[in-house]
Amino acid sequence: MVNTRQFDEDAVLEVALKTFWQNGFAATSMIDVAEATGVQRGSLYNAYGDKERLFLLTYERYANRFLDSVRQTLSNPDPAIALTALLKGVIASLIVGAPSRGCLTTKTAIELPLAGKAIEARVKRLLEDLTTLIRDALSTPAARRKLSCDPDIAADLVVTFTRGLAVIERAYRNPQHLEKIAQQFVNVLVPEAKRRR
Amino acid sequence: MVNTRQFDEDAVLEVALKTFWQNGFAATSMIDVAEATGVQRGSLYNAYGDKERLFLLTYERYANRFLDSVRQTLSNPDPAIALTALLKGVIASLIVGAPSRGCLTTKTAIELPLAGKAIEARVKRLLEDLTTLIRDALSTPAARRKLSCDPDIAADLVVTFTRGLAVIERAYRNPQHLEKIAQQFVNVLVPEAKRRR
DNA sequence: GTCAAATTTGACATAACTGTCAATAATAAA
DNA sequence: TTTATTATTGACAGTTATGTCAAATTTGAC
Repeated sequence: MVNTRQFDEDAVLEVALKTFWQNGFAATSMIDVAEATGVQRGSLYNAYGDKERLFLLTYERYANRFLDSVRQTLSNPDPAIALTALLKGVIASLIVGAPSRGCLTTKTAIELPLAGKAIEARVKRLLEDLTTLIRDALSTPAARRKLSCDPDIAADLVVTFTRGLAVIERAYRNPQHLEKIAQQFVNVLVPEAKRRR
Repeated sequence: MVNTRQFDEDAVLEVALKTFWQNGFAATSMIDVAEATGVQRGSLYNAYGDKERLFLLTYERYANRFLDSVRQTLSNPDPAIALTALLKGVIASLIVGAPSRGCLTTKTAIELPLAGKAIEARVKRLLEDLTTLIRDALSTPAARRKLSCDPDIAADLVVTFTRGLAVIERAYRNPQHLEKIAQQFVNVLVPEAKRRR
């Protein structure tokens, strides 16, 4: 390489992620990203081709980070504890920033199919990975005994519920409300009667 | 009134609703609405002022229709039957049109707060009305006996879950998957053990 | 039929956005 | 230090959008 990039690529992708996360893919312009990062629009096009490719690059960071966080929260063998930690983590992710940014995956999913095939495939993959993580975590014999349904089913329900939380967050902007319904959801999935088995 | 509107206002609002429903508030232009309805853009501005007011007018139709449908599905005193019917109705609403349009409320909620205060308030009201309808339907003694949680809690969970369904619909576009997880959700809320009480 | 008031129409002003490109600047490697 | 290659910069073309407005048209009421 003869001349090197004059901006800190890591820092720029980080700021670009926050920008997309805040306003969503469609509502974020390259001008927004350029202003937020301090990098000229032309440089962004030179480095990343177009808005979609830049988005996919920033989403990659977001997705990996999110799944890592989920993996950690699911480490406890008790499904009630694991699911509570998972949902707390998801809610924490929904309400970061001031004003809070909500869920980038959900924002992007809702923009489908307008956002295009590549983005659609990427979002789908994240949801599938999330489902797999949860299903695996709930598939131990100890977890099965405490759940009110099969782990496969529970995983689908939890994923769907997290998407619901993301929507409710946008409408009400009330972290306590989110925490409350999340806890109640765990109580239904892991009923009191089965907790001590 | 000296000169009357030359277009069928009811038909225009109906088509405008479908247009907003398909692409969401932000991604729908007045040009889109004008082309879909066959009414000139200038006439739309003359009649409705601006895009936001036109949207709110069409959303009103959508919301009333949606809540009427929910009311009907919840009429059965058995909570498992009522909730199954409710979720089937919601899913039916998500997948109407070709290609399916998803959920206008969820699309709009996800666009908040960019869509503005008036739209935010309207969406919130629909969610509150929906919650109230479900809570009331589940608050009978017969229903309470069969539910795995309090009616208030169940209502919040169901509303959140329907929002999740709307997101999952966008990502997977698989009505059967939606039906499956919806039924499983009902099974968790109304456990087999309590069905025959 | 006339008229007053509303609607329709098409043009206009303004703004924002995406992507491209030629000219300029920068730099790793020889 | 030179050079080949890449990055940066700012202008440009093309597109799309919102909202406004004056002129033309329409029509219910008298």
